[in-house]
Amino acid sequence: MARPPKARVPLKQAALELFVEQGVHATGIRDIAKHAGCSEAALYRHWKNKDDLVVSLFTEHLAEVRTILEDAIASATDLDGKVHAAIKACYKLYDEHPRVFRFILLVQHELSRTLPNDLRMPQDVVHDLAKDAIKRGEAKGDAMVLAAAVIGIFVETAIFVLYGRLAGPLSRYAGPVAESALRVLRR
Amino acid sequence: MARPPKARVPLKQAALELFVEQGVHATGIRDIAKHAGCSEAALYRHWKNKDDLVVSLFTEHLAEVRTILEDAIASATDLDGKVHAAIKACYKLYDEHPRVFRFILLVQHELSRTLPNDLRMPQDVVHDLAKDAIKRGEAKGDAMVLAAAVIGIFVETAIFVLYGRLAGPLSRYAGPVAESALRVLRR
Amino acid sequence: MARPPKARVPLKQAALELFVEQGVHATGIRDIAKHAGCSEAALYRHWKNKDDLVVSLFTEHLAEVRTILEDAIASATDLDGKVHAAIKACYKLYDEHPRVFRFILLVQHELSRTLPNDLRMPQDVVHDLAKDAIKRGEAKGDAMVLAAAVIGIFVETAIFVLYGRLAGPLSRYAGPVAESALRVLRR
Amino acid sequence: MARPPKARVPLKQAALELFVEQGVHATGIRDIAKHAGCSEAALYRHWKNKDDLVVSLFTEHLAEVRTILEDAIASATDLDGKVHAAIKACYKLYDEHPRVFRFILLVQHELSRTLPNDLRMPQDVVHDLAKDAIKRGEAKGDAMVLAAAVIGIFVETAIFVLYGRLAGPLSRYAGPVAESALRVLRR
DNA sequence: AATGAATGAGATTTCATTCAT
DNA sequence: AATGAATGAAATCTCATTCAT
Repeated sequence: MARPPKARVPLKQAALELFVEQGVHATGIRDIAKHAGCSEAALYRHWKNKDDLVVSLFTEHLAEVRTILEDAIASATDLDGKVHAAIKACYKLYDEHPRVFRFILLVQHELSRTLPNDLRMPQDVVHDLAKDAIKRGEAKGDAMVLAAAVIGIFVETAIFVLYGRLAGPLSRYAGPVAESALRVLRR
Repeated sequence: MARPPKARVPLKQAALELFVEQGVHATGIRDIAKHAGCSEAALYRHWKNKDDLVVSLFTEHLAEVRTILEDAIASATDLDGKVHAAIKACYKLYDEHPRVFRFILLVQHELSRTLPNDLRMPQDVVHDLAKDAIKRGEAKGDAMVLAAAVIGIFVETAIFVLYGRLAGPLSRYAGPVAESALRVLRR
Repeated sequence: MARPPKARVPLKQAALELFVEQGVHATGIRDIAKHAGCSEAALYRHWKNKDDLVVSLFTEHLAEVRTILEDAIASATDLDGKVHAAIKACYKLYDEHPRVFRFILLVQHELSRTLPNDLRMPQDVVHDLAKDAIKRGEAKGDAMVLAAAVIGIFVETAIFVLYGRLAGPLSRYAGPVAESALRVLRR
Repeated sequence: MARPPKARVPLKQAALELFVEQGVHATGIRDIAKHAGCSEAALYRHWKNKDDLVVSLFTEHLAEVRTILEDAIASATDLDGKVHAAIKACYKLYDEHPRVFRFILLVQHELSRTLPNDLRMPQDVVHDLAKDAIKRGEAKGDAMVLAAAVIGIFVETAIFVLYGRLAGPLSRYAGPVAESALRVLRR
């Protein structure tokens, strides 16, 4: 078997770290390579170019979040359980890997133009959750409007912790945030 | 007397437009100047450098939003009226000047490191609103947590419109969004 | 009679000051004008351009030094008296206007290419002094070689004070420097 | 292994040459790169920026001069021999590499603000020589004042040759200059 | 295979000078 | 008359990427 690529993981970690600390554009290939302890050219062995690295980091972490979300939702049977589980699971991820969340926040708007349209996003998962709840009579209203509200409550609370407006860890707000979300969903 | 400044306003308009269309980093001084119909060097008479322009655009527009918010809140006496007025006023601004909102969205996280700490933000206004409502018995809970939720509902709905998940204009969601916010605030 | 030009003297002072503090190239027209309290365009009313200002500052101050030197030399009759008087007068000027000396030092080599050949320099005055002393039997050797040595002793001592290797004021070294110069001149 | 650096030496040579011919500020990165036969960007792999190149050229060549001086002084036992040897060695360097000397002359005053304080300069070497001579009874006076005089005689003679006031090569003045220096040192 | 030197293209910024008011 | 806004040209520097070793 071929030897495993040695520089891939360090490069990803270094990139995430520096992107979050300095911004994507302010971080050069040189920085990343130095931080990862390898050469600049090594990056091109694993990704086509810098943009490719950024996009792939984004989609990978987004998929991770989406999966966690989907698993949490599948783990409960009623809306109440699903919402609590979903928010708890995501906030746990955030507390364990705060950089991931910050990175997604930082690049989402900039990448929104470039991303493939068929990419399933966390927003889609929440939208489906709302649709399902409405169909089952657990929620009322326009599914997309409700999804926006729920995601907004969820995300902005995380942002408040990120910027120190709320004291961390974020997990401590999982309960109240879920309750707020449910109050919006139910009628 | 010296000739009156002629390039300042066109430069600001061109910058806002291009930043929103292409992203801040993808927009060069050259683009801005060409769009504004003046030389690249003209920019440096009015702002120290590109960053300075970005920050000054951001803070100016943020102050505008904040003022609109404050005025709307002052225009009503009870929580219900304040929330409806505030959201309606901001969504109106959004529909009339969508670029302003998009620009703020685009750069907020990247600028968060650079901004002066004493800058009063819309978040502070909403926080005060929540504190006040709690004191007057119109709302219950932690003011900052509530503020996060309200802002989240408000912002994410706008983002959903921005990206076409929800059909515009945004103003049509002012009522439902206000209702959701109030449901979170009240207990 | 026309009103006297108002900005000329402040501009010269500001230029000298800034050239000495930051270097000629690091000092821009903007700096000079701001320091002088007038507009950038005002400079062009008095000098053709920046280079013209630099050269004219240099030649004016050089002529000043040359005149002081000539007067001092003319004030005494024998070599001993001339040398003592010349060094004393120049070092006094230095202590009173240290910037002038530093400015000459700073730009002399850079201007050496541009200056008119027929410009009478302090070096020429000292050369004439040496020639004269030799003719009168007060000194022996090659006049130009002696002039170089005398000027070197004089200038380097000033530089040592300028950079703090020797404690100022420079005038205190006038006697010893003159004695050293005379020891070289006489045989 | 990576390709070996190919542009470093040509860049240094080109820079020295052009700095001396046109002045440091009149010489652009573009000139240097073109002269060195490489790209402008190559310079930035070896030096942080243009200033860094200038400073590093200066300190390297200054160290070279200082070493030659120290070796020459160490090669003789009495003051007379040391002074003759030192001046002869330096003037030989000058005749063989006139650019080095001219470069040091050109930038010394402009760099004086930037240089590290602990940098041992030729002036320090001569100062030590004077101190030692005084201690051994071969010279009398203040060591620093004497050092200034000796250096002045030495440098100004070189400048006179540089500007054509004295006919070259400089080496021909080594004897007389040493004699003048010794006349100042001894009492 | 892996390095890091070299590069071309372009970015931002600075500057002395001109010019409309 | 005097200003300072505007400019064109050039300067320095950065960057992602390629390539010789």
